[in-house]
Amino acid sequence: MFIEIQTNSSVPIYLQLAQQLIEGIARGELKPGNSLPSVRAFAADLGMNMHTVNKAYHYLEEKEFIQIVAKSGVIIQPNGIPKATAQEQQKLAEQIRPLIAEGLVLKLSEEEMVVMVRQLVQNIKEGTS
Amino acid sequence: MFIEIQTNSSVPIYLQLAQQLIEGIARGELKPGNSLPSVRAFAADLGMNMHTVNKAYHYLEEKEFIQIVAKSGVIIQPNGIPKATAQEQQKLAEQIRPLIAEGLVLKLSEEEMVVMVRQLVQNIKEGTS
DNA sequence: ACCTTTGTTCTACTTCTATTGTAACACATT
DNA sequence: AATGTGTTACAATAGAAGTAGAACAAAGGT
Repeated sequence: MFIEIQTNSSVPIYLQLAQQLIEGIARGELKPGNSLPSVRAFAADLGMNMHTVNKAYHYLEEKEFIQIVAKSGVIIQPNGIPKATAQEQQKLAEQIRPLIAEGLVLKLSEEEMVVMVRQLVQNIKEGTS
Repeated sequence: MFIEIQTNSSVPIYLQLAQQLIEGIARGELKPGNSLPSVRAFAADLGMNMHTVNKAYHYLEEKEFIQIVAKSGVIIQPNGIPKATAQEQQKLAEQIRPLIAEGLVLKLSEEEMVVMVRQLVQNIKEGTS
């Protein structure tokens, strides 16, 4: 699992880390039950503070993508991550909505945006940018 | 153009305003050349500060969706908003990407997400939630 | 039993964001 | 000339975000 952090990005470090871990899960590189590095080891590895990694972990725990076992370690949801509930899907849609609206203003057609989504799915699964 | 602001939302007021104006443009309710209220009038109307409206306007100006004519007023891009450049489309894709990745982790299929996007397009065009 | 490693917690500091407010300015429009 | 416009400046408050160091309690390995 290669992590690349852009220190000059407007996206906070902990979020970049969390998002890349999410992509790792989506890609199947991180499977249910797999353990993640300790906050200290990961932080040292990535050259960042322990709290930053910790924040990323808790972000993922809130989404129930991982389990943080106190004084033990962090693992990807061992029983597999359940399919999105209607509520989760709704929340996702709400987040995507303003971006779709912006696409419409920029005269992108529905089809073009569908293609964009399909392309993104492929890129994520392949781990390409 | 009805604006609804959720004061308890985590989305800042100025952004909510900007996003709703964007939807207004996407919906065709706000056409090229149409003028928008003055920062003072709009602020009074919406019960917010002048600077907050001003911030929303500048957010939209940065995206070149509107023109702010100093000492005169604010209008929707009079010559029409040009189609997204490759760069703009790329930027949009980058913003959508983490959300798609999250959808994948939540076991949403490519098709389900495509349906979600199509639904969003319709909702935006109809002005429904 | 001892030691290392683990996530947790507390405290702390700095920076940035968001929002509101007042006031004055320069220029269009009427 | 008066009004209305966005701009700018200065100010203040509240809160969140980001990063950081140190100590703590318990799990795990030896």
